[in-house]
Amino acid sequence: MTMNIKCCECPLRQLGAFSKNTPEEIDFIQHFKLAESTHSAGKTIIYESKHNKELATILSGWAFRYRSLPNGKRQILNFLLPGDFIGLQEQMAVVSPHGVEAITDVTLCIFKRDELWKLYREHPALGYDITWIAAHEEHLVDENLLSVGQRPAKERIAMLLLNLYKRANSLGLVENDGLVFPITQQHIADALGLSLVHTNKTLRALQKIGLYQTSRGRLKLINPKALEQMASYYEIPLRDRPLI
Amino acid sequence: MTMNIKCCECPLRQLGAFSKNTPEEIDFIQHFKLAESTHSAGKTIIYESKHNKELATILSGWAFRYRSLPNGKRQILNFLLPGDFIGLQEQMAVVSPHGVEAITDVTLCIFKRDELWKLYREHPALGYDITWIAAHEEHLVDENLLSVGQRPAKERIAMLLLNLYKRANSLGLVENDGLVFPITQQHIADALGLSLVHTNKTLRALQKIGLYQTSRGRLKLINPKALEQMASYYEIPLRDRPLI
DNA sequence: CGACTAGTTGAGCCGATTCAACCCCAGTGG
DNA sequence: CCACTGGGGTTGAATCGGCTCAACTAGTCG
Repeated sequence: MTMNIKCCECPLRQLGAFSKNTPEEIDFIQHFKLAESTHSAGKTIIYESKHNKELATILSGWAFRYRSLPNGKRQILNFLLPGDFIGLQEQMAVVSPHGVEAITDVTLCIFKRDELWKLYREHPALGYDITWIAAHEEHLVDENLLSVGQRPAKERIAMLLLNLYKRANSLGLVENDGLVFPITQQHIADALGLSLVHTNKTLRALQKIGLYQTSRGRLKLINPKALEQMASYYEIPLRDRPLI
Repeated sequence: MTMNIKCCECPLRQLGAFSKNTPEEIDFIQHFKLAESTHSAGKTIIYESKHNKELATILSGWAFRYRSLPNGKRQILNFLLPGDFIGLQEQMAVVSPHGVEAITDVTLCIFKRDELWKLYREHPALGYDITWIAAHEEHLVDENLLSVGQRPAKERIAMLLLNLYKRANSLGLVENDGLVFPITQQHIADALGLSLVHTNKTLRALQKIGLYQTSRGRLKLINPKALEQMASYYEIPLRDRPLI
């Protein structure tokens, strides 16, 4: 449990992807921050149905939220990237309604959960931001539900690749040769409600017609336009994205 | 546009399903309320991709949120019952990311959207409540995504019937002989990512083994335990539910 | 050098889809 | 008053997308 990064020097804030806060707000967030913690790849960060009231923002790394069934099947609800907030649903339930697992090594900014109420009281604008964050995460789940419920496998996968690519891009994670892509085929299968085998075959088919390529754990979209067309991609314009 | 019901006499607040507010908060909500509006069954309340910043709570009636694809397929994201709030996602996007359609005749309490910010500033506890509401709606979508992604048709339908039944029950809509059930098989199909024909056959199969029955638009669960077992139903205990 | 993880590919099967009738009932209008 | 119409529900038949089973490869790590 260390505290290496000051909020006013937060690398995510430099990015331009997030809305600006006043110095007072940054001060408060700094005070709100309890510590940093790291979780290594593959480890569970929050357990399903366990008492857990952790509040945190992902500072670096990839993770996902999931729910699982007694028979072992698991649904990935959405992927979590830097800047994503963890712990809102935990606030409104007695136990955590979902699990969170690290894909890569993950660094979290942990907040003082007892002071969430103070945040709403003293900085209503930040309270508003937290609502924004909750509504935005719901939007991501909505999008995925639309895919899983109504799109065939090819389109689901095209959609997922596009969404992850665009999110990573807005965080400056995309370079010329694509981005570091730590998602396994099993993750994709679990997120899209497909079997691993079918996910593999569909991915290969998309690769074969030259829509994307992977090498050494990097993903590059060769023909994003074709992917967008395949998935009937439609980007919903959002307002300024807050960061807590 | 009338204003028949005072917030302090709101029939939903009498129910015991919602947390109590202070008199000052009720006063504010009363002031926050602009009017009531009614939408008749089958009409669109909010159009997809249209500019719309309406804030409202459902006072009576059933509705649903949905997204649709260019090919005409439609995914119902979640059903909306009295007490559910409409308009949070609209706040964080430029256009509405989803549509809302009335199933029965619906009465809404419309709020002054320009005063949402005032709500956060003057009544941070209500701001906190709105976050709760957003997180809770996300929870509903999570649950449905788990079903659509991982459960076979029979279990999906069992789950949906249980969830709607329990929600209606907490709102006092269930009587001895069941509840008024305005959902068509097409709604169920669209919510669960199933075809209409398969939904019908699965529904009939569940009815045949005596899990539920319908007559004159009323639904009665004959054997809720068996439904729960079939769906691996697990109720996540929630904290006090707010009402704006 | 096993042992384990991630990915790949073929074969056969099954749950869910599409197509196509058909029924019932509540409006509606001549 | 009754024929017509349209929405919701029901059912069988044929098809197919995606599933399971199974076997195999390549890379990595203690």
